[in-house]
Amino acid sequence: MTWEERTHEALREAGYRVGAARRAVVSVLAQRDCCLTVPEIADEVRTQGRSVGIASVYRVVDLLTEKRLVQKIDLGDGRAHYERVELAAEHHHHLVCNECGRVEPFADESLEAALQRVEQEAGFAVASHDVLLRGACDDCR
Amino acid sequence: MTWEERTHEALREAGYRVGAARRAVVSVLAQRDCCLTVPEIADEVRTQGRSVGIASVYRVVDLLTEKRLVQKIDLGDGRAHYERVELAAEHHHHLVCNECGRVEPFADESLEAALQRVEQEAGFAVASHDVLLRGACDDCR
DNA sequence: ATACGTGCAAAGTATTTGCAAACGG
DNA sequence: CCGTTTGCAAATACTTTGCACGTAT
Repeated sequence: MTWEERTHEALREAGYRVGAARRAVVSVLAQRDCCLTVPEIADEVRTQGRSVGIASVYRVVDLLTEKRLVQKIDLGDGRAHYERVELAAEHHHHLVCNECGRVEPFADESLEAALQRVEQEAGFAVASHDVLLRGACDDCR
Repeated sequence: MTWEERTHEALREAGYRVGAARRAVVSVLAQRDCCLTVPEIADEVRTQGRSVGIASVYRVVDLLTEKRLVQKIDLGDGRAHYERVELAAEHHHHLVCNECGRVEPFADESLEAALQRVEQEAGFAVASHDVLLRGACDDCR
């Protein structure tokens, strides 16, 4: 089952209808797995010949984030980015190039282990974590 | 030497003048070491009886960030936060409460070690990193 | 004196909200 | 049908920019 199918199903099961905006946004997120901003998603929908109100895109990504079908990612540029969550996918973080803005995902077991340790010792009940590495990518270095 | 003194000196040495806006913003950042947003800094300046244009505050924090006298911090709420950088201070990260927004700093050696390892293996020339833990604080849990 | 610094106002961008019309099941 | 979803427009918030005036050195 694809992420798109799983998403439609999850929404229906939760009692949500799958209207034009939800279908269009889910379709775009299914095709592009990199970090997409809301304006980017709306543009992409329109590029595909469909139309959508920007407010609806905000509402859809909020809903999908709440249902843990997509993940909200903050790259420190003042815009929220979203990417779909694959069931089997490994947990990952991001490298951002300060020069060209290029974004690359990475995953590291020992980092996750260290984070888990910190989270247990923290006074907070930690629910999630984000790690962002910034620097210069191959091309810009 | 206090951070405020060091900052004035660093600016002068770099050929910058210390005018009203820079003095006021530096003074506020010197007093409050938590994460301050630009609007918060401007309000605080005004609370102290001085006045400052919001645009100047943006320009000052940008300059201070560039000179590494303050650190820009992204807490994922769509606003940039700034805090002063103490020479002797340990490198730290933040815990954010999803309920009340409370922010607490934390530091962990083994986490830093794990990060350092990842940064060396990364394809990027990593210059800095950010870690954000989210969850529920004592009060909200 | 004069180049740099500052404040104001306007513009730009991301995001949220109210509401009436459209529509999915 | 009928409550949910959607699009539009307006509102909000943060940030940036242009420009004329003020000021630190």
